[in-house]
Amino acid sequence: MRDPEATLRQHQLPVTAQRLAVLRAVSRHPHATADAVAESAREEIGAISRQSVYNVLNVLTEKGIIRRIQPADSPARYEDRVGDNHHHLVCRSCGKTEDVCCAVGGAPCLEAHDDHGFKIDEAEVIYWGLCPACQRAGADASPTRPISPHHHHD
Amino acid sequence: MRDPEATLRQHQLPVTAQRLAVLRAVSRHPHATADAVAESAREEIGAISRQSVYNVLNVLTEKGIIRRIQPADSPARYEDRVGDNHHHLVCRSCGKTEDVCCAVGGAPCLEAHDDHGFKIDEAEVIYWGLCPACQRAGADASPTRPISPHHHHD
DNA sequence: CTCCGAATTTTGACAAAGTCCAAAACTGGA
DNA sequence: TCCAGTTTTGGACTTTGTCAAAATTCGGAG
Repeated sequence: MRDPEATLRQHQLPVTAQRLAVLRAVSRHPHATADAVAESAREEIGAISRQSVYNVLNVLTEKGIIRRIQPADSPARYEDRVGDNHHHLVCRSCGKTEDVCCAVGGAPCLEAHDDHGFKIDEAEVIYWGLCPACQRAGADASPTRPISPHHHHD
Repeated sequence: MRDPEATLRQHQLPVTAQRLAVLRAVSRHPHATADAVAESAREEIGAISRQSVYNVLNVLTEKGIIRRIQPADSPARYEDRVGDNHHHLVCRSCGKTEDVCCAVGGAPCLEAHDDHGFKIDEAEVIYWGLCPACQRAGADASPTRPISPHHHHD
């Protein structure tokens, strides 16, 4: 993120130490959880309450300054990179998350065959798999998150 | 589901009243939450513990008899329909969920442009929008689930 | 038919991730 | 400087789900 302070002001948000710290933490650690953001923010400004971290993450998300992603079996994660319709690749074993650009182009994957009358505004894609490290580790070493049981291909 | 009892036996699962009730509940109410399944199962057999509902849902999911889906801001939901690689359409306002067949064909949407070395085994797609009823209601009438704050288009 | 042992179910405590709320601390403008 | 509106904080609370141990049930052996 170029200038966190300017970004906040652009969105009519009073600049506070907490907001800056949270915004910078998200910027430094893409896909971090609220907890990780809190930790990182504390390293920067010494202390910040859990509630403030959530407050700030929520307001930043509402304003579209950051994006929240919520993969199954994982607490919400936040990222800096917004407005470019990218998707995610998540490791079933350790939760490691990578960005991947839309597989089908600009945003055509936004079209379902039958929309059931819904007004669709977003197509969210998550690729599930095993990251290189977990593949090497046999996918069993220190699994932060167990292999999702709902997956199978008969 | 054709024959819940036979299905259980096929998967080496002893047939119990609880398992039948849960399986039938999922069958009758696609995309129901664990809570809804419990309610429905209770209507059928009078009583079942919360833990048993989870036990059964978990074992059925592991066996691939049902599928678990976990949209953001919603408890897990379960469905009968497995093995056909379909996706979901979820209402941001009320949580209503519909099945949609894979937008790109058999399973080609399983291919990300850059897999970052991951071994991908599933591409999960969720279309977010407003269901017909919530569109009519102005998307503000009795929202079971508030509009997800992380969504916006400036 | 009765009893045993394993699997299942129940009960109740516990855990993680967030939210709600009221009080305290700031902030910036007049 | 002081006020009014925001922010931040701390703590209780909620939701969704899991853990562990006790109780129950079930099918087969005797």
